[in-house]
Amino acid sequence: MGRRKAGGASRKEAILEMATVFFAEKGFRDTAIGDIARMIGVADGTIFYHYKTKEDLFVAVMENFKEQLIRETREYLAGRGEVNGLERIEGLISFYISLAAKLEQRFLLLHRHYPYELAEDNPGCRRHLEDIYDFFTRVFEDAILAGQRDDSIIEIPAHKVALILFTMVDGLVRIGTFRLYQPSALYEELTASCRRMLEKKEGA
Amino acid sequence: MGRRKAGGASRKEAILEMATVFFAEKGFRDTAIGDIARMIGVADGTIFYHYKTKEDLFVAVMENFKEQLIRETREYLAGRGEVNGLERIEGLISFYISLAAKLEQRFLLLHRHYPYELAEDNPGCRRHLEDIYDFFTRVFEDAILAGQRDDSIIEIPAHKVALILFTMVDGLVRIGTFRLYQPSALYEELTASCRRMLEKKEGA
DNA sequence: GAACAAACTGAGCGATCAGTTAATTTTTTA
DNA sequence: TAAAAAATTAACTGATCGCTCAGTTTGTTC
Repeated sequence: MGRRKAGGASRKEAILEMATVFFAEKGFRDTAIGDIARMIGVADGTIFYHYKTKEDLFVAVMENFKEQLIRETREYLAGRGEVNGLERIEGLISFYISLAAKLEQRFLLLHRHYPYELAEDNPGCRRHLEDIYDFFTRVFEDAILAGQRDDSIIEIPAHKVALILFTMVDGLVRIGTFRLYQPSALYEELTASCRRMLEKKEGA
Repeated sequence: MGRRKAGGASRKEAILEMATVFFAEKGFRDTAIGDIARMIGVADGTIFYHYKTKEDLFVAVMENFKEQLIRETREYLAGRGEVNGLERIEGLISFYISLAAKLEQRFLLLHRHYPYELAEDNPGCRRHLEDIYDFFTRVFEDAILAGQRDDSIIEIPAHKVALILFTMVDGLVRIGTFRLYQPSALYEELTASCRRMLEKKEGA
């Protein structure tokens, strides 16, 4: 059986966590397996015992991050009060921005280009990326459809507009990490813009 | 003076062009100076004669790309017909999408994360990135202000909305390169959404 | 306490690559 | 045309890094 450290976390979990930090912060190529190993006081070989290659380790990191994203979003959706579709959209945008702020470092995993390159010939990696995008697009789409049912949102192609909305908010978060401006400073105007884009006026 | 190749381009220009292709296609770290050199039939040392370091070469590539982006956009703006502000916005979105399609490979220079990391401690690189974002934001902003003067666009904070619009269209282009969907397939709905976001209704 | 399997180690191999150097060739200048 | 300057080359250096592997340690099962 595997040895357990004091904290209760297995070596394998510790490796995955530290790899997440390094891959997000420095990227795949600029992360040396030796750096990860030294940081958690483990031999290089230990990492290769648990993960066959550096690439496999990266894919495991992506899978773990995907699961975290979906879990946290599901928790938000579950704890959300009774509101109409348009308000759900506004809540989602606000939630995504705050999630990206909370997990700023880890979001680099999505905003670097490497994962998308790897996805081209690594089915596991592609799968995780598609899962993430499909999940968020569906969450936005569901809110639009609900809004069309409760008459808060106009008749538009729900899937396409969901894609546009998610792209917009994710793009804003991404460019926000470049420190060219604060994404939160645009938040007010962003929700106002989305409302104009979606809102159904009275007496339609 | 340097030897000239048949085409008339100097070695230095050839190096810059080939470096652009490699840095865009494979990224900074995964591009070996030796690859660039071999591709144009030049010794490694020749590259270091013209550009002191690999990083300097990269910054030169960014500068060159910046100039191309601004030049091509200025040409579009100059050749554009007389239209109102809202139509100018729609034209700009269409132009940006087609420019990104035409220069798909080179746009990776903007959509990779490395340049933004380098910008943190390389003033030259930061300068070029800021120039690019400032330029496009201003172009969108000018169109919004024009639209507010000719009553085609409602009263909104022009700079902030310009940032949102540019982020949205650039984000769409970026995610389009992941092959998860075709950005042109969203074009119709994108312009319709922007119109709803900006358009001033009759009789205000 | 013997036998076994899982977890772990770290030295070392082979390959890659940015940058250097010294010698050579080409071009410019006077 | 000869000296000076610029451009180019091939060979080399030193450092990095992914991965392997032969062997060791640890925990479990009879």
